[in-house]
Formats: sequence, C-alpha cells, structure tokens
Amino acid sequence: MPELPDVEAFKRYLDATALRLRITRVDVAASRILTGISARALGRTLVHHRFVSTLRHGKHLFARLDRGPWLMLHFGMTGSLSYYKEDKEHHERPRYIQVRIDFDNGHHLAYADPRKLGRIALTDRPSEFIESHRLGPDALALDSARFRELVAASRGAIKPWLMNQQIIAGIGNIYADEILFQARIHPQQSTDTLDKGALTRLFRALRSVLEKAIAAQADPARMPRTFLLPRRQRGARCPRCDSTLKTMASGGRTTYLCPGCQRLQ
DNA sequence: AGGACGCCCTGTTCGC
DNA sequence: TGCGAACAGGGCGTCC
Repeated sequence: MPELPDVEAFKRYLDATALRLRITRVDVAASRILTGISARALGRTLVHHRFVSTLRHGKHLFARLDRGPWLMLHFGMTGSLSYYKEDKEHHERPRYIQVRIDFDNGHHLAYADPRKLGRIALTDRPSEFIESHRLGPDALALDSARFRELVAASRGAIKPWLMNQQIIAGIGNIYADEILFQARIHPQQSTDTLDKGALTRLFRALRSVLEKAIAAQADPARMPRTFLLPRRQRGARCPRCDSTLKTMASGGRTTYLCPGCQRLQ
C-alpha cells in the first residue's frame, strides 16, 4: 500500500503506540529486508533504547532513537506496521512478520511484509539518507513556485515524472493516477505541453489528493466519492462523468484513467 | 534523458 | 473445480 498517505498513517500509528518504550529485543526473520546492517548489529543498536520521535520523507519513515542513529523503514509494496501484544486468548499476531521489535511493556512492533520488497536500515540522520538516495523534496513540502520550476526542468510524460522519487518524493502508481484524474490531465501528456491552467490544477490536485487521503487514513473506503482510487477494477465507471474507466500499461504498471475527463491535449 | 524491461518476492485473482 | 498465468499501491540496474 505504501505511498505517502499510507506511510503518514504508519508514522502516526508508530507515534501513538511505540514511542518512549524501552526496547528489549529485536527479532529478524528475513534478513534480506535489512540493508547495510546485520540482524545482530541492528539488535545491538536498538536494545535498551527507545524511539523518541519520527519523521517521514516521501515513502520513507525514520524513527529517532534516544541515542545513536535513526531507524529507516521503507515498505515496498506490501509492508505494514502493527503494534500488538501476545495474548493467550486472542493471539492476534500479524502474519508475515519480517522484523519484530519487543518492548518492556510486553507489546511488539511488527514490520510485516509478505513480498519482502521493503527495506530497513540505520542512518545517522534522515537528511544524510535523503541526500545519498537523491530523493527529491517531500510532495507535501513543495510550494507552487518550486513545483513549476521542477516541471520546467523536465520533459516526457507527466505520470512517470510524478512517480520519480528523485524529483518529488512520495507519489506512487495509485496516487499518480488519482492526482492526474482530479487535475483532468492525461497520464501521457508531456510535461512541456502543460499550460498554465493545467499546472495550477496539477499542483492543487497533488496537495488536495494527498491531504484528503491522509485524512482518510489512506483507507479507500473512507475517501471522497469523487476519488478514482477505490474504483481500480475492470469495468468501473468514472465518478465524475460515468464513462467506463480505461487502463493502459506504463513502465510495467497499470494506469487507470477516465477517457472522457482526461484527454491528451 | 526518458522509458521499457527484467528482477527481486509471494499472495491473490484471472482466464481457459 | 482446477491449475498455470498474470497481476499487485516499489525500486534498482541495464539497455536502447
């Protein structure tokens, strides 16, 4: 699930559950999730310490320890967090736990990821990680002027541009489609052909879509009825004009769009 | 530079 | 109903 709104939901979840708890143990089931650190070294770094704050940049979540480096969490396509307590009555242990952090209150923070495409690492500072991975500014930290500059510096189709994490961090396949739908722009429209009106619609849609998705806790069922997102299925219709939605492939991923509302200019 | 593709993984859905 | 193929909200490396 994890694009910017989903990761923001994970951040708030972690903030509300796992801050300030003393870590007693770290268990790693899939070491391939760990990047640049062994399971043992991760344990040594975390155990006896506490998370004190978090920071999100695009799709990356950083958790600060009371001492030492930050933990970086990236969720791939199927990663998620869940805070739970082992209970004899209701053993609600999540499935596909790859990394489990135990706290001294008996609860656990599980990083679950069935496909194991997510990554966990340590970094001295989020800014260092962001620079070394050449990530662009967080999508919600971007102002209109900077947005226009970035568009002007590029060529090619708008959808892959929106999804390029090195230009803007946080937008993936689903939200790129949603933003373009709300802005009424065709995904293959070239960035250098967007007129002033289109750029204004695009920037506003970028902000409003992400903000509304965060308000909905990234849950499709809670999103506005005008959203395309919950309709990503064959034969679904446009919430605005009732046309049958169209799909097309782009870079190995599926694009949903409304052929009536999103015309190539 | 932009874009397509294969690959990393595995659970779910689709189509014959 | 059954089974293999295709697909799934990410990112990286390679190639043209």
